[in-house]
Amino acid sequence: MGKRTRGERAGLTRTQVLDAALALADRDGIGALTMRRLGAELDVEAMTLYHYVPSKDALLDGLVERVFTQALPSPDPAAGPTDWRTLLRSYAVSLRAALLRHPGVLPLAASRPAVTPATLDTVERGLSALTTAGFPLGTAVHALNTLSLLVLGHTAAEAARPAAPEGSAGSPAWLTRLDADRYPLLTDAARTGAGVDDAERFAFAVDALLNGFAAALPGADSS
Amino acid sequence: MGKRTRGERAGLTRTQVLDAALALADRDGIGALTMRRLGAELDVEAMTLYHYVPSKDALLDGLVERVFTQALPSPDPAAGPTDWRTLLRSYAVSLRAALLRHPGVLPLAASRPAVTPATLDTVERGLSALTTAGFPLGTAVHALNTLSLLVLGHTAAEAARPAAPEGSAGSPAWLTRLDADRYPLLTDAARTGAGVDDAERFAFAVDALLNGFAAALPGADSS
DNA sequence: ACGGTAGACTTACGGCGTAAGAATGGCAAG
DNA sequence: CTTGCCATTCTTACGCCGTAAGTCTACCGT
Repeated sequence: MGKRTRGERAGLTRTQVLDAALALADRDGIGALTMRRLGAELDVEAMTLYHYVPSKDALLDGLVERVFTQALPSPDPAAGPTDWRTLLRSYAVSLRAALLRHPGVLPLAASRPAVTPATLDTVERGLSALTTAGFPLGTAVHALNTLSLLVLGHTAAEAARPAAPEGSAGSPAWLTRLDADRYPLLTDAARTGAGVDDAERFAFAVDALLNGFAAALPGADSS
Repeated sequence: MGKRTRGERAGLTRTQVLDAALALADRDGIGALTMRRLGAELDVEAMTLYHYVPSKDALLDGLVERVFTQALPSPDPAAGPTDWRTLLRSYAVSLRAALLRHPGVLPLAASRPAVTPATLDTVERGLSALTTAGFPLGTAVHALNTLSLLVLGHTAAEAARPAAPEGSAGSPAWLTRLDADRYPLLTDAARTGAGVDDAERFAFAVDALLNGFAAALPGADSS
């Protein structure tokens, strides 16, 4: 629809291109994100997109930047000095939510630095909370880094699982037919359905890590 | 070298194909792993590979399976019941080492279930150590999962960083020119070089997680 | 001796990212 | 109004990709 006649201008912007790319990737998968298809989505030839984006790789970089940015929207300046556990947990939760909202960009985020200026505010805030609580600065950096990577890894695994309909082994099926004598605990876990809920697993993982951070505090207290 | 004359047989095997693919990906990057190039590497036409592998995607699956398999070689049957912390730490360390040895397959591993029969032994052994130590089975499953995902995320970030020679921001440079007033802690961390060593960061992350697991033990003891 | 068959080869198709250059149309200067 | 500039868009084309489909060849059990 809306095919423009020859000579009419589209008047795109880099933002519109990125938005359309993100929508396309979310709708049809990252594999369907093609310069030609994206151009069609915007009623424009593929080559036109190169006026807003130097290459497809840069476009993908823009996508992960976009997702990270909207994952960490505002530090909520009205709030006072928050407890570091609360802060880090909410950071993890909202980052996971944003990544799951755009599962297509997740594999991209795993292979890119993804340190955009927009995320610096959040990092600084996290460092502030941690150092205020008594963590040495180096430890605080480590902690934030570790938490981010755990969130990334966990979310990637979540997003990858449902997309395996006919691969080498069906996700719900491969657990049921394994040797009960050789793998008693595994079969038991499979039978009782231990650890299948993603959100619960995520909460466990984050809490475990935060507890580990608390143990690294010079003072033994964990408040 | 070794170009076969017409009609001569190559006598390949699936294993040889996977080995060559892994070597090619390690040497020239995952982007250079092409059916044609892989065929050339084996003195064979591209289509011939399809007799050993149903599709390129299956070939990639085979690659991650291969890496995981050689990452967890033998449970060392002579060893007695190992301390769970020691066991999990050595699991994390060897998994990281194997993944770093083949950085090309890492982005693939992040988007694939990667639960191959070869890894089941390791998982079962980990569950055994954890439940013996007093962890409920569900918690043990969670813990192993979390640890694996942390290793994956951490290693992916490690492998991705040096491969950013000209992206949106140079890795060593972007830290030096940020606003010192707006981001005091960040600049301080950058100046003192806090948390730059990958191995140290990894050790911190794993130890923190293990400490967190210990805190989840029903008994308060952490041995 | 010979037919079956598994493995290897050939050809071809549609799609990809993008290099190179030609067209179009709005706009400022004369 | 005319003229020329220039950002934006379109067209064409190249080399590469994964792989469907069909053909050929050499070996092996009989």
